[in-house]
Amino acid sequence: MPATIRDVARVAGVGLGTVSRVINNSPQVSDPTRRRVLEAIEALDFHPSPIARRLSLGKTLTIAAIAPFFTRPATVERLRGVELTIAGTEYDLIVFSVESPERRDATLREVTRSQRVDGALVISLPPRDGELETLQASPVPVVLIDVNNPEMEGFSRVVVNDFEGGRRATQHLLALGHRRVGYISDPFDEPFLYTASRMRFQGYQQALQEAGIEPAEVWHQHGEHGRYEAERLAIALLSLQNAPTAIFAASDTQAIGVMEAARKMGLNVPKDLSVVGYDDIELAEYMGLTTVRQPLFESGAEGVRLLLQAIADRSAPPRTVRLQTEVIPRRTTAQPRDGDAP
Amino acid sequence: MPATIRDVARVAGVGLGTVSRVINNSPQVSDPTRRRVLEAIEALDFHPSPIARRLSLGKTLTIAAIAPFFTRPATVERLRGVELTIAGTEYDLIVFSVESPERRDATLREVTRSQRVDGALVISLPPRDGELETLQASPVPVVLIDVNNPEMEGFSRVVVNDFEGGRRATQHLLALGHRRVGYISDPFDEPFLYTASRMRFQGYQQALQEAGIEPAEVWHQHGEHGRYEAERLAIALLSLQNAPTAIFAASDTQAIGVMEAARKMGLNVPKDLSVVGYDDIELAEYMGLTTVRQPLFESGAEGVRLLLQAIADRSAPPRTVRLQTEVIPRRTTAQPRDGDAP
DNA sequence: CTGTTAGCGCCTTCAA
DNA sequence: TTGAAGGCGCTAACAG
Repeated sequence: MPATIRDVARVAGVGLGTVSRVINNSPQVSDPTRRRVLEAIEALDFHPSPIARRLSLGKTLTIAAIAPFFTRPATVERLRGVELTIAGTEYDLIVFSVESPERRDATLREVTRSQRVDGALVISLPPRDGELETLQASPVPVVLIDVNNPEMEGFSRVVVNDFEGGRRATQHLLALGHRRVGYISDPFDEPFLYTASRMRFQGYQQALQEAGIEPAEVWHQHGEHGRYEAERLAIALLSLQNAPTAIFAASDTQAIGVMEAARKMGLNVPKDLSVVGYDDIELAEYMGLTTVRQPLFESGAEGVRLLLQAIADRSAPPRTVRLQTEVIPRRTTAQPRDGDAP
Repeated sequence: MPATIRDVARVAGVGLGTVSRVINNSPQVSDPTRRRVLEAIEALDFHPSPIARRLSLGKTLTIAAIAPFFTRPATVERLRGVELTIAGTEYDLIVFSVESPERRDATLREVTRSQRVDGALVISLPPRDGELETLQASPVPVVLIDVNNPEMEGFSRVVVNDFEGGRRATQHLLALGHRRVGYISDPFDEPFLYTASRMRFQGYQQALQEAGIEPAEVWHQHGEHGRYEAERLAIALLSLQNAPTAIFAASDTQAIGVMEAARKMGLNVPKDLSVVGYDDIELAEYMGLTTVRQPLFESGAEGVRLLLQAIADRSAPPRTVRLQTEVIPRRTTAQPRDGDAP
């Protein structure tokens, strides 16, 4: 049986309130008394029960992270930022990996109930119909990481400047001399979806227009997220007459599909085709993929900070932290083989 | 303020003991009473406080997973198995990502203290000096996943049959006609380290000997785990006169280093060099890497089951679950270019 | 400064 | 079958 605060009090010959004060570093304990208590604690190898503490404090000292753990490698890096940041606090982190819509709803509802956790981090999960209400009604603070939908203003969020990211990626290609640049992404016409693809697209358009190029509609291909679908889309794109000499993919995973398409079509990357991804997942470095890096680890860390603040001050207005992107040039981008003069 | 059991009792017009019985599905409640209580619960949107429940029960209803989250991609897949299996139970999962030796020790000690969690899963962390004692003295049950050291017998564990895995990988190469097969791994001469590499090596040796081949000492190169070190080792190996025509690497990460070495040396894989990895991380599929798959997800799931059993019955003897491996042939292995006749 | 007391919300006897 | 009471270990308010 582990020692309790009462045992310590008895051994130290003090009341148990005093022991509590010592544990919580209350200044109002005399030095000699404190020493006696400390000795007793040491002697008994006493550690306060976190659960009793929580019940008494009326706090769970726990925060939840809800994320699609494994569908996107980037999420893991975000979680790492979350975990390491939380490790320095008195909070525990409990994680929920949501992979199915049912679990997603259930988890969200359970977590946003009070008594369960003191706050929740929702990572890379664009809200679906009805969830917005769940979140807004949540008695526990929620911070969104990598959820960039306009509907989500009003929540504290950590987002990346996707418009700027798309613009920078495209500018990188333009600077190399490309004039026909394709864009492959998830679809973005549904109201409640991941809007990153759309923002990146707008940045892409903007960059082209700034360079005096009117983006052709066929240059934009979209389909379900994933390597194979992206491969299919790239083949379509590259089969056009006057096909793009460069493709910007809305994620590294999709960029990999693009490269696979090039391989199958006998196109050399980067000589025949330049490819830029987005995310800078670990795989990207190995493959030498030029990509747009977003501060993944930092996004998790920042999310924790926002959440802790929100917990400390419930009435504080929501804040948005917007992180910047950076193009990482590697081996998949180069000048186009043929000049592309008008 | 969320409703408490007392509110429910008042609304239902019963004593609060009865409400508790209903919550816990005690059979000794009459149907009409149960119905009234259920209605009150519904009306008040009552959810029992997990914390109060834990304090009263004297259980934390929480289990900890300690793992080097991100240094090995395989770990993430194991965690996924852990998370999904736990999700079906009343337990919470709290995770600790240990990346430094200090945190490692601190976490282990904290977690193995009672009051903190009901059980702990230690994943892919070979014990270091002194930790064995910490673990053995642990009042909370501990299950080891992917910790195959002989010193760890006595603990419940989920391990993979690494000897057999090494043997199968090598047999695959032998069946293709290779006679000179190299092996690249972490070092395995320290007493307290990850023994998987050694077991795989023994399987490798066994397979060669069964084929009437005496493995040359120089065929085995070892160094710190990682892609770049493996690349260095592979270059050394391939620079030998009478260099191996195939290399078996103790992990996919290292196999990638080997392939990078081949690329730099102008060797075609698999025509000039066959490569086999180990783990079947996601990257392996993309790269077409022939590898030895171990049931990662399943190892996590199985670990949870073992732990839950151990929690339910503290006096049960430790059990070892040994999972099997499987060679996944892909595009990095083929017949050697030149016959290798004696 | 320090001891005592009253909860925190729930579970579990013990009686009735 | 049900109500009431005691206790889980700790914190905080109140006396002294």
